[in-house]
Amino acid sequence: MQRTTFSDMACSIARTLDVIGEPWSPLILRDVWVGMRRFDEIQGDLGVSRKVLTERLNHLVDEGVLERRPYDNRPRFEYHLTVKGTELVDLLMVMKGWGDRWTAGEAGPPILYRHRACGRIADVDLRCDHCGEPMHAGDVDLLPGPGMAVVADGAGDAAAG
Amino acid sequence: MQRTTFSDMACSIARTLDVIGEPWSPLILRDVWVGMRRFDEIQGDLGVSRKVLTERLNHLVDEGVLERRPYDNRPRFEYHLTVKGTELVDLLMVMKGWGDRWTAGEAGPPILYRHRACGRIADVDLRCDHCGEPMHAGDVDLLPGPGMAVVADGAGDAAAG
DNA sequence: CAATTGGAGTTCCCTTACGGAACTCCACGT
DNA sequence: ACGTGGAGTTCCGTAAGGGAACTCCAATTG
Repeated sequence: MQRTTFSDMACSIARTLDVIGEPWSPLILRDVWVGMRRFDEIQGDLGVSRKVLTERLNHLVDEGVLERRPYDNRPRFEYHLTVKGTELVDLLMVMKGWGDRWTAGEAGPPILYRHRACGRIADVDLRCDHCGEPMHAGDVDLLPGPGMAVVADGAGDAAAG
Repeated sequence: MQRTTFSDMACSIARTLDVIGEPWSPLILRDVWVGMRRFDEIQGDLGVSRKVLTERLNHLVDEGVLERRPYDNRPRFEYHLTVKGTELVDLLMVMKGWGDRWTAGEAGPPILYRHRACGRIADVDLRCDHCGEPMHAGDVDLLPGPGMAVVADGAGDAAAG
């Protein structure tokens, strides 16, 4: 679809979207996270076309989010999360929380998280990594950071992340 | 591109993606969040085609993420975040954090958050909403929830969020 | 040893979605 | 009466997605 690339924007949100923003990518990440590691397994689970799955997996491997690992001494491969990819799962957990609150309806959440540290059914909450207090949309001011100027060339792309 | 809808999957991640998963939608949300409220303003900032911007704004309004508000006693409209939309910004904040860590490079973050409660430059951290301890990809077990069975019809779509 | 199986993609065709530029509509302002 | 500016619409060409069939290749199976 002749998609515009976001990678030249001075915005970490846009750059993150360049990594996992394409259709199906977050769901592929989810599948790998929960233990589906093989092409046909993921394809069957999601129903995504094989062509697109190939493209997405390659992209995620190129970006260092997934690692392609041979198994079985045959041309067989499994996909595993890298550290970079594992940190992306934070995003999925927040999506899960929002989706539970706003789209699950009467039926309730399809999936529950049990926090191993405390043993309870729980969801993630966003907190300030300095003071530990809640930190959401209305709790922050945005300031230009060091990476702001570098890409700023007047071309119509603002940054807020 | 004949995109498959995710809304019938028993997965809150998939459902969330049906709301803001389309190309440009997260960046539109970001723009509205930081105070860009008008069509031409957002269009100019992102460089998205007017057609797509129209579609996305309508979709976000339909989903209750944005509110379309007339101003100036003329056919002029502004877009504002609803509560539902404001909570989606959590997602953007997590994206910003990941993008800063993994894509910003030498230059550093283009944007910084100052947490109003403590006055410090900070980022969000994911914590358990019960015990307050860190809660990331490896810290949880997944259990089926009440909303799991409802949509389960054997069609190849698993759920993990 | 030939045939089959099964994972992991490729290839091909068709449809849909995106980009970009031009065009429309309409309530002012001058 | 004419021009302006915001907010879309329309149109066309290109590229991305869906789906099914096809390929490749190392084991098994017969």
